Amino acid sequence: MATKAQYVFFRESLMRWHREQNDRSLPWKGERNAYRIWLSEIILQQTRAAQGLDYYLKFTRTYPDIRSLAAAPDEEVFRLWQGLGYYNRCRNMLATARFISDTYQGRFPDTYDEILALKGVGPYTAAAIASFAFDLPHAVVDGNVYRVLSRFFAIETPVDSTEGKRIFASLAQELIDADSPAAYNQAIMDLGATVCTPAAPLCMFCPLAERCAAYRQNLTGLLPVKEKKLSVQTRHFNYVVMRSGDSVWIRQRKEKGIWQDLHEFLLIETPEAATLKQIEKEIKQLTTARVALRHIGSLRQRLTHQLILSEFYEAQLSAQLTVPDTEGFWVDISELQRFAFPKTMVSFIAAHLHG
DNA sequence: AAGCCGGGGTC
DNA sequence: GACCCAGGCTT
Repeated sequence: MATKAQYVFFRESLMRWHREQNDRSLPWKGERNAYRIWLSEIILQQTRAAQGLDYYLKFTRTYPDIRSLAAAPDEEVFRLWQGLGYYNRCRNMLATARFISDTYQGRFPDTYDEILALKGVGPYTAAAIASFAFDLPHAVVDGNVYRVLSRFFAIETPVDSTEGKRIFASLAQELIDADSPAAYNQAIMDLGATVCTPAAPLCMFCPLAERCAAYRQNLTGLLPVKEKKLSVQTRHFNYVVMRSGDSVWIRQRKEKGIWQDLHEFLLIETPEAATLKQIEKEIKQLTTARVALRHIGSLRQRLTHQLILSEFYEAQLSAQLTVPDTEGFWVDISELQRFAFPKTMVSFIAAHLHG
């Protein structure tokens, strides 16, 4: 059972360790500007610091304040976000930038409840902004915190259960150093990221090891507990790259689901792997024009929850035919760079479409 | 409460 | 190949 003394040990040892680390190697650490903190937190949701770093630099350079982001065209912002994934974040980020520009006259809200109400901002991000920008005593609970707390206190409640979320949020809030919320939040996440790592944690260098329940009972490999296991769905995409001279036909994915708002070529999804003949048959349903397909490549893309097997076909057309029931359009190949595509599509375009 | 949403690093 | 990442939204 956790005692008050353990809470004090945890808090004070963690803060002492953090003071001695003196780690300020990432540009958003120590940042006080709410806009830049918000931007970094959105970019870093479910994203490693190393992966988000270049995007953070691009966005802060291109949009130095929230009004400049709010004023930017959707397509330009999505193009800047291209390759980072979870594109809902980008859409919500834009909506929030415009909301703050319009409703708060560009001034970032400075209360926890107002921050939490913003689109794309949940409990974690609200606590991060509130503490880092405004010194408000709200404890962050992210993957790092689940790991550190579940191990130190040997909590076996699944972190992805409703009860687990409640327990860890409550515990984190009990532990926070209310005199230095920003430093405390930074400290616990740094510890999780550098010492209390998912696999092979560096317990020999951990300031909490001496009273860590998981370390003492050899349970670090079993904690934290997660109850949901993800299922990976296999999908078969058949892309038809319709070309006419130097132009190519693309469309924006408006339907809910993967890659919403990004662009793509004519897509025919089939329940199983399809042959060239089958795809040609599908094309015949769309147009009376004679379309000859040529297979030009394959792509295997492994995502967290889907395995996407793509086949690419090229169709050379004599005229820019219109595809019924779609909102696609023809664009010069040299202009493709203005539009955001899924990451693997960008590689494919670079390899196969040179005008 | 459960499902969905990208891309990449690590072991 | 499995797991995870400075989570949040939708249904």
